[in-house]
This record gives sequence, structure tokens and C-alpha cells, in this order.
Amino acid sequence: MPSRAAIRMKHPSFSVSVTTASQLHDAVDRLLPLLRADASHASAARAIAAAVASFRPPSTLLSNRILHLLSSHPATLPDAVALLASLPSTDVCSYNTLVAALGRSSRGLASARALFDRMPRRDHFSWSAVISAHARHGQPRAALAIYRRMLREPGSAGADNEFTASSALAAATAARCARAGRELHCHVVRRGIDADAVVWSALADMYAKCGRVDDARSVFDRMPVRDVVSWTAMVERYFDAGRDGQGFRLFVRMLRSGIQPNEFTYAGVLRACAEFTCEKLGKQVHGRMTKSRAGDSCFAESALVHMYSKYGDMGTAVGVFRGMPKPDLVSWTAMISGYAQNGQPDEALHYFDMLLRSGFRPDHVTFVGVLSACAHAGLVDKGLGIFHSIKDEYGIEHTADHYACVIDLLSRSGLFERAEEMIDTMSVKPNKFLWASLLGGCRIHKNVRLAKWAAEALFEIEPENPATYVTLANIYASVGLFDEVENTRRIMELKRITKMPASSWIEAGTRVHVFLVGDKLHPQAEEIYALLKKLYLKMREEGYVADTGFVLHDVEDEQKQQDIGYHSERLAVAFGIIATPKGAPIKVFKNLRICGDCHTTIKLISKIVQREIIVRDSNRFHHFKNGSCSCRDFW
DNA sequence: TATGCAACAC
Repeated sequence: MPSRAAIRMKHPSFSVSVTTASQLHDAVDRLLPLLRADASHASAARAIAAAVASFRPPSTLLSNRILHLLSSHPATLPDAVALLASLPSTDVCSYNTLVAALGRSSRGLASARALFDRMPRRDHFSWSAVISAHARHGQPRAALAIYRRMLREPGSAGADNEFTASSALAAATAARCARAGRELHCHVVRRGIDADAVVWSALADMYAKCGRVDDARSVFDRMPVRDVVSWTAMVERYFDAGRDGQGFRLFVRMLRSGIQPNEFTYAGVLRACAEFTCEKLGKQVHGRMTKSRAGDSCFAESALVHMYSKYGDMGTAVGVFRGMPKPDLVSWTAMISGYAQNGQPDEALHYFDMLLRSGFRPDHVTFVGVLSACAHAGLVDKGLGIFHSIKDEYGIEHTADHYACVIDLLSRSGLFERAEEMIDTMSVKPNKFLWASLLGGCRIHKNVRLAKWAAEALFEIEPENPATYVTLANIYASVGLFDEVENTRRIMELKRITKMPASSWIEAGTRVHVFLVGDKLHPQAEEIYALLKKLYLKMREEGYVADTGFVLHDVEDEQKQQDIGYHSERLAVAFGIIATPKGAPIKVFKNLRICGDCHTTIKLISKIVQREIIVRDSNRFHHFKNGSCSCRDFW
């Protein structure tokens, strides 16, 4: 006699009417993907679960299916746990499903472990699930210990396969433990489970993330099979190591090998294009992505939004965003941060409002974007209001990054007492961004006392960073404390800290042209210098006087003007005027922060030559147009 | 059940 029950239910997006077991199976199949995507189907799942519970005689198969269904969303996980406890007999599979589901979130980790320990019998599936759960949620050492326990345990020999090995490798990777990784490498070779693409991928990734990119590459080269994951991972690791040339070359080889990049590949390559400012390449990759299915993914498209923001091209960024059928929180956040960095705080706040109206819950990264928009715009009250709402309204704990944004906001606006008070009373440890923000504010407002405090904290955190010394020296120079300037320089020399040379670059034609201060190496150097001279004459007619407070050395004024007159960003801008068509915008990138006098000068140049000039320095964009800058001189 | 995983601030 087959089991029978009558279920009839109607939910907004799910209605079902079943009487037989096979119809019930179908219903579970339909409901599973719905519930996975959306908690609103939880009640439908519970209703089906209740119906199955009343089946007579009880069916183990059906119970397992329901267990599977309830495990597929965090909202119904507790129901799954209760169901498992109520079942008269449970097989390994039911346990496994639940251990894996619990282990997906860090909150469920402890319960997953407890359940795993209670299991009467375990197979490779159970071990693998519990090892990777620990590796994923910050307990990689525990994961490795569980793997070792597995190897010791009698009767678990069959569990030592490619699944458990790759879970253990992921744990070694997360622990950044090359020693454990090497041991695992030997182990898989000895056991002969090294014919699997996933194991090889995990091996290569382990070496790369432990800082041995070349070892990773030699593993990669020896792989018997390479799939899209192995290629993507290897390309990514080159980018992580700052070896962009090798990364891009490997990406091209991947394409030539006929491997179709997926959304992860594209996202990674686009991020690298943004980071290494390869605008032409980025656009080519965009074009290629659009033609492939991977281009429809939110994942890849958010990376596009981010990339165009980093190029200072918010027009294209917003175009990509509007074309997205279903932007997610990351996409929205990318838009907000993009507008913030490009000096359009009103747009950033507008997008924040729209995000809220679309029903998204902002996360801590979203707030970094929103707060930095307020900071760049000097919106003190608005920014402080949002800062407090993070905790009071959204129940998110303030992170050190949030504090850094607010300190940025206060100190840019010269509100040093409030900044000091906040630093003294904040609930988390100030990070380097916070101190760097304070130092930056002190630079604007020439606050020597707090600058010393910030610099000292930075010397503790990152003693090797030349930027701290240079900024501090510039602050001393700006108030005429030249003994202190000399002192700072001496300390730098003593500690053998060398300034990162300032450089600017611009893409023109098929090349990237790089300039250093006073650089005459460019083939068109003569033309560039002649143009600058001509521009300076025009500027002087308009009453411009060089602001020499920004030069580090205490030298004769005339010499200062010489140095400042040929800063790398000016050379690049001048070259841009020569090398790009009349009226076209000029886009320059600089590795350090733009100098104050260059800022003034480029404003004037934008007016004289009637061109939009975009300068992206180490921390934000300046859009110069007709004599003014998008940052409203507030930087 | 295992590998690769987008957005943030100086």
C-alpha cells in the first residue's frame, strides 16, 4: 500500500496539490531552488514537512528529502535539526546533509561539529564537510587536526580521497601553513589521489597563497588537467603578488587554449585592470565579456562598475549598473563608492537612498562608501548622523574603518577637538587608515601637534612607510619648522627608508607614458617643457604665484619653483594636451597624492586649454574643468 | 561533500 496524503496549499509564489509520494518528490524539487533563493518560501517548506510527518507508514526516503529541503536555507535550518532529532532511524546521509548545511555559516559551525561528533558512522562526505566548514570559518588549524584524526581512525581509510584531501588543502591554505601544505602534497602523491583537477588546483593555490607563487606555477604547469578554475586561480595569484604582467600573459594563454572564462575569471581580470590602470585592456575585456554568458552575472558586472569608477568614468559605470537586471548589494555599494571617490557626494548619497528604498540592508562596506562621500564633501552633520545610525538603526557594530572615515571627515573640516575626543573614546583599536586620515587633515590645516601624534602611531604600525615621513616633513615645512624637516629627513636616512619616487602616467595611442619629476627622457620632452613654459606665462598674466609650501626641501624660492614647475603630473598633463585630439578629456594617474600647487595649476590649465582634465591620485579623483575641480578644493 | 569568489577608507 503506497503512502498517501493530501496536501493542498497556496502561497504567493508556490501552490501545490499532491496526493502521492512521487508528486511530493516533484513538489520538493520545485520548491528547493525557490527556498534556496528566498526565505519567503519557508512556510511552504514547513507545510510540506508537516504533511510528510503524518505519512503512514513513515518513509525514510521522503524524510531525507524533506531534511534536504529544510537544510537549504538558514531560516529553516532549525526545523531540519528538530526533524533529524525526531526521526526514529537515521542514516549517514541525513546527518551529512545537515552537517554540511550547518557548516555553511560560521554561526552553525559549533552545531555542525557537535552533530558530526554524535554520528554513529562517518563517510568521506561527513569528514569533508566538517573539515571544510572549519577551514572556511576561521578555524583552519582545527580543520587540519580533524583531517589527521581521520587518518588515524580505524575504518576510515576509504574516506581518505580527493574530497577530503582538497578540503584539508584548503585548510592549510587558510592557515597560510606551507609546511602542512607540503606534507599534504607528499601525502596525495603517495596515496595516488593526485589525478584530480580539484586537488591540483587546491595545491597550486596553497603554494601561491603561502607566498610561493613560483612553486604554484610549477604545480600549475605539471597539472594533468587544467580547468577554468585552475587557470583563474593562477591568474589571480599573479595579480595578488603584484605581478600583473605575468597575470595578463597567463590570461591571454588561457584564452588561446580555448578555455572559456567564467564570471570569476572576468571579475578578477577586471579588478586587476582597475588596480593596474590598464584602461584599454579593461575595455577589451569588457567587450569580450559582453559577448559571453559570463557577462550576465552580477558578480562580473559589479567588477565592471568598480573598474570604470577607478578610471574616473562614472558615465560608463552608471550605464553598466542601469543595464543590470538585478543589481545586488555589492553593485549598489560599488556605485556609491565610485561616486564618493569621483567627487560626486550628492550622487553617492542619492544612490544610498535608492538602495534603502530597494529594500537592501546596507553592510559595513556600504557605510564606508557613504561615509567617505560625506568626508570628501565636508558634510559633517550628515556624516555623523549616518555614523550613529550604523549602530542605532542598522545594528551593525562600528568597525575601525568606520571610525577612520569619521576622523577623516572631522579632521578635513578642522574639527580637531572632536576628532581627538572620538579617538580617545572609540570602542575599537584605531587602524592605520584612521591615523593617516588624521595626518592628512593636519596637513590641510597645518596642525603640528596632532600631526606628531598621528605620525608616531603610524610609525608603530608601519615603520617602513615613507609616506608618513614625507607628509610629516611637509607639515613642518608648511609652518616654517625647517629644523624639524631636516630632522625627519635624517631619521629617514638613518632607517634607510627611501621615498617612493612620484610618478604619473597617461595612456595615449597604444602606449602608457610614464613621467617622473623633471624627467626629460620622453622623446617629446622638448615640446612638453615648451608648452608648460607657455602655459606658465599665461597663468602669471592671470596673477598666479606658485605656492612653495608643498616642497619638502628648505631651499631658495627660485629653486623650489623649478622643482614644483615640473612635477610628474604636470608633465603628463602637458603631454596629454599634445598627444590627444583637441577638446578630448585628458586622464592622468599618479602614484602619490597630487601636490597642492599642481592642483591649482591644473585648474588654471583646464581653463586655458578648455579641456577636462582628470587626475586620479593615490586616494581619489580630481575632475578639473574650466578653472575648478570636482573636489571643490576640499581634499 | 572538495579547488577559483565581485564592492570600502589614507
